[in-house]
Amino acid sequence: MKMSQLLMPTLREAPAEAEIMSHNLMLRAGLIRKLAAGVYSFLPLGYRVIKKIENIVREEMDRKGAQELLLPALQPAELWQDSGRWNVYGKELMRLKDRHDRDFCLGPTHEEVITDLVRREVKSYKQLPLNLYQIQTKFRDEIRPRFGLMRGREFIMKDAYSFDYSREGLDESYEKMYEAYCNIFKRCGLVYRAVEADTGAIGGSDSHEFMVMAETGENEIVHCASCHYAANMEKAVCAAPQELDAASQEMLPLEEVKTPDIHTIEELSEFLNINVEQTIKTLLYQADDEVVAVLVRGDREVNEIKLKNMLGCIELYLAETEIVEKITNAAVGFAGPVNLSGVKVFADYEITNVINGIAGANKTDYHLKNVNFKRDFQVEAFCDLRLATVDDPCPHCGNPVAITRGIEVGHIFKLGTKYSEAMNATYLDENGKEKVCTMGCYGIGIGRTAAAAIEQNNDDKGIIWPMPIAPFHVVIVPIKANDREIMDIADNIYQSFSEKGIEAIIDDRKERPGVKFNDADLIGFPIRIVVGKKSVNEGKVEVKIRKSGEEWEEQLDQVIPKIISLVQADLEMK
RNA sequence: CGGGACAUAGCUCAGUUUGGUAGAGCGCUGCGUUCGGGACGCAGAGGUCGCAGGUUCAAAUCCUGUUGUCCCGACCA
Repeated sequence: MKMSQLLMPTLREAPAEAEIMSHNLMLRAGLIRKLAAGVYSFLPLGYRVIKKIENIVREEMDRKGAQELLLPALQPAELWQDSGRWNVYGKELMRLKDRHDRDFCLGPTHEEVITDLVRREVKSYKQLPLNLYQIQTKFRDEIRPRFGLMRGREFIMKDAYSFDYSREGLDESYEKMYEAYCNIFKRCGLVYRAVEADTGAIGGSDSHEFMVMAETGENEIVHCASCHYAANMEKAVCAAPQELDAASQEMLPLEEVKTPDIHTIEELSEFLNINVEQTIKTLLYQADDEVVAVLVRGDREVNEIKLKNMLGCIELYLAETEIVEKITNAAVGFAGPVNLSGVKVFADYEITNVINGIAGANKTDYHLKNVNFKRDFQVEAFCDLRLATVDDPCPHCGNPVAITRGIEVGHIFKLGTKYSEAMNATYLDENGKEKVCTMGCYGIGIGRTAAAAIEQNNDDKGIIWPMPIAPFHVVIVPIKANDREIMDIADNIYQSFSEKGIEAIIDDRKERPGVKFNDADLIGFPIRIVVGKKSVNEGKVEVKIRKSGEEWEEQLDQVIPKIISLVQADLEMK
């Protein structure tokens, strides 16, 4: 490939819209361009990266026995009504009508289509297990697309669906996918971690997210340094604390204190000169049609995912001001569990151990001192309802945990029979008895993986592509594009590479060397070979490794085989 | 959907407060000199100032509406 012919519009300055490094560099290196919010074109270099990732995904999926197919992005509403999701999926679903006013949508995911296919074509246990996947563009009308390819409204995704005849079969399929995903992200040169994840509205027992470690990630991960425990913050378990010996502390009499102009827990603890741990925070939530009260210690945050799962509700949000005022008979900020009527009260485990605590008095400008569970208030249940913190012990081994951020590039689920049951995907077993398929689903964001790779591999000069997903392995830079001798040497190097399957690109543009060097660094080709006067006179070229910055001069006949084996070794990350 | 900001040349931005002939740097075209880490000179091309109304002798600038974009939050297989 000759660079002079490539559409490769690099930018000197960062576009104003790019907020994070991967977005910035993808625009600057000429990999992508924006068409609309969350909708991007892939330019030739960017698309090469996408195809590299796709091919790694294909190889690893195929290796586990999955079969590639391609399903339509345009889907009739009937299928979604069939599964019950037409009304549930909400505004995120891109809906449209055809000329006959029939409802369609653009697929955000393909459980419906694949289940429909399988229920039509699979009749016998002899056809199972089956794992089908595709790499295709998905559409989700995200409320807020952001960060370039990180969260788009149109994006490329690999989605796979497994069909088994038993729970055990699903476990096996799931395990295979788990392994495939590990191989894929490892081969992409990423530092990643598989973490336990919430299954959300989708239900099912097990779910793992594959997180690429990066500070710009949208997810928080709780992980243990001593054992293998790692979980998404949404999922991270907070173990129930040891119950204090209630007799060891004397319960003091309940007391009302005036706390005007106190709005935060910090102000309250300062005003009353007590530890934040002594305070009880009371939050009112609207859970579908019901209002519930949730108690957590003042220094804790409610984990709304846990709450949602515990309540089994579909919608959950903090109750509106008017509702809070009506229930507490007080301004917002003074809710408390004592004499709170008309709502169920759920408390985090830790509330058991708050002796003589401080809570809102359900009276504007007043709090209560010496509030104690049982004596002063009752609860519906104690549960794990709070967000984990770095101070929480690992729920598996009890050792300290750390919290870091990550980018979710893959997610695997054990679906069970949710869709196969709703859509009647059945088969006949050995005894001629009709059984429902057990499903799993497995997704990878291809574009997001590319973005995550950049987040993890860049410096002040630009991208540093891992070899397996680099748009080209080697860039050959002839220092003068109009010098015949130099160009001939560059062409010969190119030839010897392509014979060995090494992808090289020649920067034959009539630019000054500085421009070529800066573009090479910006785009992030792993290896750079400079051909100059020394190459003509002494047969030497200069080699530079982008990642390490290592740089040396060497005779052509020696350096070519060396680079070939270097590239091949880097590609062997299988 | 709530809060905030922005929209002027391909890109980054000035000009808007106080209405009066639309600017800079980079990029682009041509010629020349250069040529190992984003060169220099000369000559050019390129914008109905997001769009639609309104006020005014006169609007990039003031007013109203609208669309798009970005950030924070809520939301999210």
